[in-house]
Amino acid sequence: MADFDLASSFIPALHKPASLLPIARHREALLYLIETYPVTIVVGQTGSGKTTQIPQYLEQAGWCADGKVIAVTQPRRVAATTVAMRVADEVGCKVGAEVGYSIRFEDVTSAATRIKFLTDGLLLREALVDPLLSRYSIIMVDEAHERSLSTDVLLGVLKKIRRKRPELRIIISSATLQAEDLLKFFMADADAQAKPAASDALTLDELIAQKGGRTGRMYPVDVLYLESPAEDYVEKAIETVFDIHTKEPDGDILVFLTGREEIDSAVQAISERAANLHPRAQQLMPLPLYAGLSTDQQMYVFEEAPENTRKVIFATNIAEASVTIDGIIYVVDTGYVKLRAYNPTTGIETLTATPVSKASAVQRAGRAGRTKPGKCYRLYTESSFQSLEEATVPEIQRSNLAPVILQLKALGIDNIVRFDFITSPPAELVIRALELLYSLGALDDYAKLTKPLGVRMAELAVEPMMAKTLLSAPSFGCLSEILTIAAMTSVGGNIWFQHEGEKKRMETARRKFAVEEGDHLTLLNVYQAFVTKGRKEAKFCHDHYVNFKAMTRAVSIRAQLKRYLERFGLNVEETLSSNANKQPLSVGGPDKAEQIRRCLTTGFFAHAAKMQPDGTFRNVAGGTVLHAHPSSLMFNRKAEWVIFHEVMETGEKIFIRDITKIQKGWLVEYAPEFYKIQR
DNA sequence: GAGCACTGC
Repeated sequence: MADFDLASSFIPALHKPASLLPIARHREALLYLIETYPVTIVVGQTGSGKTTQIPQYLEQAGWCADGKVIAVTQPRRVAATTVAMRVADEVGCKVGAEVGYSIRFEDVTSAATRIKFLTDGLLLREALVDPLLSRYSIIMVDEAHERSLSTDVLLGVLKKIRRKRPELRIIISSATLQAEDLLKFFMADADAQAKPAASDALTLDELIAQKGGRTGRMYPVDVLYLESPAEDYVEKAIETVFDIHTKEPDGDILVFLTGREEIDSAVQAISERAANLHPRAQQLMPLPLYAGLSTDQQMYVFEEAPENTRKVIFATNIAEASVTIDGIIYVVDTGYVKLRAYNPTTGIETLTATPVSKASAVQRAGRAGRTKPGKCYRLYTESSFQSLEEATVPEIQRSNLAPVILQLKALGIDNIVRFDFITSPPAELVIRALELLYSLGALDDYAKLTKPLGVRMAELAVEPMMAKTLLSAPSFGCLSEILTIAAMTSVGGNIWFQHEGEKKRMETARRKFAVEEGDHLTLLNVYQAFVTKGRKEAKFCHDHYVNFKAMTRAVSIRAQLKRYLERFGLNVEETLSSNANKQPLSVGGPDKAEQIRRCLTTGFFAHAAKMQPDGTFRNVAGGTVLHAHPSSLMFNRKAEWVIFHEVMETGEKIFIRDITKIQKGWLVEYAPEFYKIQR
């Protein structure tokens, strides 16, 4: 993955003799705690060495006897791979030998592996096969304070496993602000009632405080507030950047904004206004940083600025935890972040700019103190800061829970309401998810996983609606095509490349793949052209304005999904070769196209809409106005009934993406109960 | 004729 290159830029920050790391002084105490207590909570900042050192101490202390393995989970792929490389380097082995990592599509471990870094999502998958995670003597959950969906599910599952495996040791690592919740969660264990609750888990920070130690490796950061609120935080941020530039000593600036639009306009404003700086004065170099940029574009932020130039990086939340840039002395925090939330009543996701939490603001400020003492300019008042939420609402309380519940059911956890979540999801989210899973046929009348449909849906690494579509495909004779469509819709990120100022040509290129029936068949067309005419090469992508990274990922996902299906005993008859010599417009003839559209309806019937004379759509209930996203072929085409992959509300409008024409009658044909209930 | 923060299997 390209993200990988990005990560290599911040490895040097971790390179510090292991003996100098703050954690080294606590080695014996740590080993004692872990030996004595089933759960240990470690509080420490990035750079304390907890992630790299603790697994090595444990391995040396004999926790890998009898071939057992130490697992260390990370919320992100990049972290799992880079930390594994760092530790392998320290141990003096090759990655994949005693120290390895495992992430989706990449298993770099062997029979010799004793310390294994992996994403928390992947460890949950392992639990499907080995419910007690019995090959691990120790499981360390890193960055638990981030409270990602899979971290939360994993913590609940681990608490359950603990009761059946008293010898298992669990280590949770977290930032200070959230450590207490984690402590309470593991202390309030019914199983521990015989022991004094307080001894069931201990935090390291108390211990370190007693010894006068400091877990983090941070320099002090001066925090400054506005005296009165800013009207336009983007404009205020730009002004603040110029203030810093003209009044403060050398050092790069990091500005937190919410999205691409704001960032692009801020970068442009800085370029324009910087022209007024004295030609011999220090110059300003504005740089954007957000996930939608290509790897090459992202790499600029790590390069040293030219002489007599100060870098100012305008970034989304990607710079809060995922990407670390050295040399930042000044942070400008606008106090907002775009957060996703799921409305269980409408089933629509929203993406809106929201005030950050205190924990986020603290984390952002900390980005200024990695190299030397820094300053953080909060573009809000101190009293606004005081009224912020302590922590960001965990994902589990604001997500579509259908995938989570399907996964829990597959892990044998039937009573979702009584499952011990570290933070319980709202009942409405759980009910909505159960209803969807029931309507898809994954759950029966008793909310039990159906066999084989529900069980198989849980195993497929795609969301439930697409999983259902995939498993319906054999009966429509279009499994090969649906496999491709499932892979293409789950790549995440744009299939089409965004060239600066070449929109027209991109549109023309895109139209060459367009299929009358809609976006899904168009995606199928692009994929087929890529693997046949394009021979999976970058040149084809460049010529056709297609994103090579996304296409490569689609190839991997497709292969993985195909392996799952074959494991179920479903035969995937590849139809690709028969199309190889045809023009891209062919997707196997009109009959095949109809079978594909029917098949999609079996999974996406809940995502149906009807076009209005004005070109907008209404949902089936009729109350919600939906707009075709401009990236869809249906943006300016006529249709009657359609199904869509995704719906999201941004700003004033609700957009639907990946849209395909269907016939109204198919809805009732494939989801009779669902449409009975609706009326 | 307008635009999706971030992450994961």
